[in-house]
Amino acid sequence: MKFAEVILPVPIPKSFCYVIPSQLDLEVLVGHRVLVEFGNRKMYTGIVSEIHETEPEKYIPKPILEVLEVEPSVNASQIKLWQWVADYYMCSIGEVLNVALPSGLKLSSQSYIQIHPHFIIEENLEQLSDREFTLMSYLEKEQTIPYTQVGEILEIKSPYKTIKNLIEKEAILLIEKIKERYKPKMEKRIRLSQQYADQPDSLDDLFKLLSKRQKQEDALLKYLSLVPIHEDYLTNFHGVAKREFLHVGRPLSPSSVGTMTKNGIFEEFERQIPRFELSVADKMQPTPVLSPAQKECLQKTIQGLSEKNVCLLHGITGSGKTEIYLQLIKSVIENGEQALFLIPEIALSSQLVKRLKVYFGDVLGIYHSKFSDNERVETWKGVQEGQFQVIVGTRSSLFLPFSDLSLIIVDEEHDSSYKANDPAPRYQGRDLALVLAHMHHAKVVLGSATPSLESFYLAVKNKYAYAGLHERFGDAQLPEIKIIDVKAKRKQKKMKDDFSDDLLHILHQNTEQGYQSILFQNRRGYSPYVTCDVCNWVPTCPSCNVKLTYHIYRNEIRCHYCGHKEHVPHTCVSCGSTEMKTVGLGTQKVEEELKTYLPEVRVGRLDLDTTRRKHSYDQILTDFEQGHIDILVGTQMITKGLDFDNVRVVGIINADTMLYFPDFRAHERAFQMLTQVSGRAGRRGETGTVILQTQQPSETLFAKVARNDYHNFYRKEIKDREQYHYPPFTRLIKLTIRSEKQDLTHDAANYLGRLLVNWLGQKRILGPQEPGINKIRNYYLSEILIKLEREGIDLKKAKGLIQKAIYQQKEEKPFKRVWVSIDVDPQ
DNA sequence: AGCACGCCGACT
DNA sequence: GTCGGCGTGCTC
Ligand SMILES: [Zn+2]
Ligand SMILES: [Zn+2]
Repeated sequence: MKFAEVILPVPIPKSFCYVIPSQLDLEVLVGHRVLVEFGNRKMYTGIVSEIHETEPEKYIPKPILEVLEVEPSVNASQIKLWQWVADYYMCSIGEVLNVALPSGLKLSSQSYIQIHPHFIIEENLEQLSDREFTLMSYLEKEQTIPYTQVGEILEIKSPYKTIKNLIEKEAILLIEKIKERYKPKMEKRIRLSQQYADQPDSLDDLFKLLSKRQKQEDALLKYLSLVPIHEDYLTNFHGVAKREFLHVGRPLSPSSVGTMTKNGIFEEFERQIPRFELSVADKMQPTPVLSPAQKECLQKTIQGLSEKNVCLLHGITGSGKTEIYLQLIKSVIENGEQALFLIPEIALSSQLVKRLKVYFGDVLGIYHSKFSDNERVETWKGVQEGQFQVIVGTRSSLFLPFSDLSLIIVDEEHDSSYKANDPAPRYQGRDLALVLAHMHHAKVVLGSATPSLESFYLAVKNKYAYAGLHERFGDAQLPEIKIIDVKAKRKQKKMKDDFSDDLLHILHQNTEQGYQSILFQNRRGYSPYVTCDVCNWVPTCPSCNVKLTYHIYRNEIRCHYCGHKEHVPHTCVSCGSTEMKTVGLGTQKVEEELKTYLPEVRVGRLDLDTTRRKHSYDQILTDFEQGHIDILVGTQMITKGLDFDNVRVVGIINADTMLYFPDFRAHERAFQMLTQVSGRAGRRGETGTVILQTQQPSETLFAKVARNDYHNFYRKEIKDREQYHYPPFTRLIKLTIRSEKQDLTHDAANYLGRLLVNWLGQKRILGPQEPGINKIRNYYLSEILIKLEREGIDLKKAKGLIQKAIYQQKEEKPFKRVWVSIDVDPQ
C-alpha cells in the first residue's frame, strides 16, 4: 500500500497522511493537487508533498478521492521553499500553501442542505416544530441552502441541533458542493462544414442554393473574404472568431448565421484563448541604449554578481536603474533562463507593463494582487509551461512555479510593501528572494536610491557586491531642496493655512511656465479628526482603542481598523458643547486649500481614496502624464510608480509627521520617503526645486535629505542600531498576545514573558508591553519583543523554545482563549 | 480554521 | 424537560 503526505490549507503545523487507492496508484505524483476529505465531510484540495509506504499506526488514513491534474501544479523546489517559509516564519506549511497557491487552484467544498427526496412536508406537518417548518418552507423555495446560512435564516447562533434533528427525521440531506475551479477562457468560432471545405467545387452548388436568401449569401461571402479557403483549404480548420465574423466590418444577422449552422453549412466550435492580449511582434523595440554611467554600473553589477550572489545597486533617484535591469533581464532571456522582476505593490502600473511589453513581448508574464483568480492561474501555468521567461510582479510572485530561475531583481528593495503583514506567513519578500535564488543558484540584484539599512550594512560588510550610480540620467541634476521654517513663517503672517508664501509662489510660477508640480502630504482624507473645541474630546471607536477618522464625502467618522462608522456627532459626549470642529491635515484638505489659493490651477489627487477602483490609479497617472493636471496632491503613493519628465517642483507640506513613529525604523523611513518624494522633481536637463516645510528646520535628518547624503545618514543610523541592539545587529521576533479581556491578555503575556525570560534569558526579552493601540476589534493586545543575536546562537533551537513556550501557555486552563501570533523580522 | 459534540442555564 | 449558547478538542 502506498500513502501520500498531503499539505492542506489549514493552520495546523503538519501534513496529513492519506491512502493512495490502488486504482490511482500510478497516477499520484509529488506536487499533484488532490481532492481529499478532511474532518467530517469537508473537502479540500491539498498538495502531495511526499509518497511513502509507511502505514500510520495510530489512525486509519482516509483515501485520496481524486487527482485533479495530469501534470503537477507544484514542483519539488516550491515545496522546499514552502517548508523553509514555514520554519523560518514560524507558521504551518498549510498557511504557506494558502498564500502561495492562487485561489483558482484551491478548491474546497461547502456544505449545503436540501430536502430529502422521499420527504413530503404536507404529510409530516405534525413532526415539525415551528422552526423546522420555517426551514423546510425555505428549502422548498430555494432547493439548496448553504449550511452557514441556516443560522441567519432561523435567526439563531447554532443551527447544528435543528439540522441534526431534521437529518434524523429523514427530512433533509447534507450535501457537499465543490466550488468552481479555474475556467479557461473560450472563444466561439465558426467554420465551413467539412463537406464544403474539402471540395471547393461544392461551393458553387451552395451559392446556387443560397441565391434566393440574400442574408445567408452575404454571410458566406463575408466568410470567404475573411478565411481564404480557395487559396489554402487548411485555413478553414481555424475558421474565424464568431464575434469578429458577426460584428467586424459589415454586420451580419446572427439569426441567419444561426440558420446556416443548423442547416449544416457552418459549424460552431470552441477554442481556448489566453486572457492576456498578445503583443504584436512589430511593435517590439530593442532595449534602450545606456549612458556611459549606466554602462559602467551595469559592468560593476555583472562583475559583482560573478563574485557574490547578491549585488546592491545603489542608484540615486532618476539615475535610470530600470534600463540596467532591462539589460540584465535581456541576457537571461537570451540564455533561455527565467528572470523575476519584483516591484512594490503600487508601482505595478499599466504604464510600466506596457513599457516592458515593448521590450520583452510575449515572454513577459505579470502577477499582481489586483488580477482575477483566472488571470493568476494563467500566469502560473505560463511560468510552469515555460511560456513566460520574465515575470514582473509583487512579492507573491516569489511563489510561482519557476524551474530555471537565474536572476531576481528586487526594485526599491527598501519598500515596506515587501513585508507581508496579517495573515501568516508574515514573510519579507526581499529576504525570501534571496532564499529562492539560493535554491535555484540564481543571482539577486537589490536596487534602491535609499537602500534599507540591512542591505547597505551587508554591502559594507562585503557580503553583497555593490554597484553605485551617482549621477542622473541625461543632463538632469538633483533638485535643490529648500527647508521652510513654518513656525517663523506663521509669526511673520506668511502662512495661508498650510501653505507658506514661498510654496504658493513657486507653485504658481511653475504652473505659469507650463511645468507640473507634486504636493506630498502623508495622510489621506480631509481633516483626520473631529474634536470638541471646548474640552478637546475626540470620538474613539467602540471596538478599538483608536480615534475615529473623519471622511468628508459621507460626513461620517470611521475606524480604519475594524470598519466601524458613525455620523459626526453634533454635541460633545464629554462636556455637551456643540462646538465640534475638524483638525489635522489630509490630502483632501490640501487639495481644497490649493484650489482656494490658486483657483486657476488644475489639481489632481492620488491616494487610497481616489484609487480604489481597478483602473483609477492608471487613469490618474495617465492624466498627469498627458498634462491634464498641473499639480498632483498625494500620499506616499506618489513616491512610487512612474517618472514624470515635466515635474519641476515638489512641495512637502509637513515633513515632521514621519519622525514621530514609536519605532526604531522611523528615521530610516522618513529619510527614504523624503528622498524618494524629492526625487520626483526635475528630470531631463532641468534642475527641480523641493520646498520642505517643517516646524524643526534644524533637524539634521532634513539636512541630510537636502544634501542627498545617504552615507552620513547611514553612519549615524547604524551606530544607533548597534548601540540599542536593533537589526541588522540582532534578529527580532515579535509576539502579539490577544484576548477579549484586558486582564487575561495581561496575565497571559506575563506568563509567556516569564517562560521566555527563563528559557532565553532576561536580556533577550523586551516586554510584555501594551502597544500604542492596545485594543483592536474588541481584542486587547500585548506585545513581547525577542531580540536574538545574529551570530553564535542556534536560531532553530531558540525558535523551538519560543514555540514551546506558546504551546505551554495555551495548555494552561485560564489561557485557552488567548491567541498568540508570531512575527519574525517585524517591520 | 471549521466543525462536532457535550455541558449548563433560561424558559416553556 | 428542551433548546440554544458557548467552551473544548480534533482533524490524516
Ligand atoms: Zn467637549
Ligand atoms: Zn474599530
